[in-house]
Amino acid sequence: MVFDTTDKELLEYLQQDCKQTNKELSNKLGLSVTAVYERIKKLEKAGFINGYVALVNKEKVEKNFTVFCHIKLAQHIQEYVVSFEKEVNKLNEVLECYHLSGDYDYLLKVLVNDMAEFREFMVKKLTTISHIGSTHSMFVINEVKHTTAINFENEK
Amino acid sequence: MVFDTTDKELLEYLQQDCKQTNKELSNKLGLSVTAVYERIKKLEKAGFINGYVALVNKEKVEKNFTVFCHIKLAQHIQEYVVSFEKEVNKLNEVLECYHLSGDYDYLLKVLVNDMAEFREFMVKKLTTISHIGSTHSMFVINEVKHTTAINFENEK
DNA sequence: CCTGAAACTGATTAAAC
DNA sequence: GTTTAATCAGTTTCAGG
Repeated sequence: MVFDTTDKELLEYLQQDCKQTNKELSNKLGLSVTAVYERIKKLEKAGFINGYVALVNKEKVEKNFTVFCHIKLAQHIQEYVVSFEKEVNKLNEVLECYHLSGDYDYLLKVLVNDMAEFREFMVKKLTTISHIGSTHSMFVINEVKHTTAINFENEK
Repeated sequence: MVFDTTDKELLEYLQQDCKQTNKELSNKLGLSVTAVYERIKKLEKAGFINGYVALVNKEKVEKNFTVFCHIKLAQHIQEYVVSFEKEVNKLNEVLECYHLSGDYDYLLKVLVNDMAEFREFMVKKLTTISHIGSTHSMFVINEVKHTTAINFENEK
C-alpha cells in the first residue's frame, strides 16, 4: 500500500482532532472531500489507526496523581515474565507498562486520585502480584508535556 | 455542576471509542439519545474532555522505538527549570515530559524510528539544551500495556 | 486524483409529556 | 429525565472525467 506525505499530514490532523469534518480536512490538505474520505478509509483498513478516543481532563475527574513505578522481578524466567505481564494488564490504575532495558525490568505509569489511593494500590494490588523483587516509585510533581500525537516532521 | 456515575460511565465509553453514535451510547447507558447528547455537551463545555483524537499504530508508521530518558539538571534554579521545560516542549520526538520526585528531575518519553534516529536526537537536540546535568536512557523492549483511558472502576 | 449529485445516517433543536 | 418530529450537516456511494 502507498503511504505518502499526504497520508502523514492527514494522520497528523486526525491525531490533533478526529472530529473535524472531511470538508475541513479537504481544505487543509488541498484535496476533495471524496479524496479525504477514501484516504481515511484506506488508512483505517490498513491498520494505521488503532482507534478514535476522547481524552479526559485528569484534573476535572480528580485523577491527578501520577506515579511512575520501576519494578524488578525476582528472577527473569519466562514463567515470571508472562505471569507478571498478565497481572499488570488487569490493574486498571496502570495506564502504561513497558519492559525496559537497564537496572529495572519494568516501568509502570500509575494514575490514581491521591497519595492515599496510591498507598491502597501499592499494598493491595501491585505488591500482591507474584514474583516482584523490588519496586521504586517516582511521583509526578508536574506534567510538563503530554501528547498522544506521533510527529512526522522529520520525514517531510 | 453535577458529575454522576452515569457521566463517568459515559466518559469511559467515549475513551474507548469516540466515534460511536449517540444511539449506541444510549443503549449502553439506558438513556435516550437526547439525554446522551446533552450529557456529552455538558461534559465538553465543563472542560471534562480535552479533545477527540485518532490513535496511530506506531509499528505501521515505522515509529516503534520508544526510549525513556531520565534527566538531571545542572542546578535546580528557577531560571534553569523554566528554560529547560520550554525547550523540551519544542522537541517533537518528546511525547511526554514529567517533573519528578527522586534521584532524577525529569522523565521523558521519546519516540523515534530506530536507534540511529535516537542517536541523532540525543546528539543534535536533547543534549544541546542548556542546563542539563546528566541523562540516563532506558530502551523499551516491549510495550506490555498502553491505554489513554482513565478508569473509574473504583468509584462505582 | 478530481467534480457533482444522490441517498443515507446521525446530529441537533424544539415541542410536548 | 422521556418521546417524536423536523431540519440540518456530514458521510458514503456512485457516475463520469
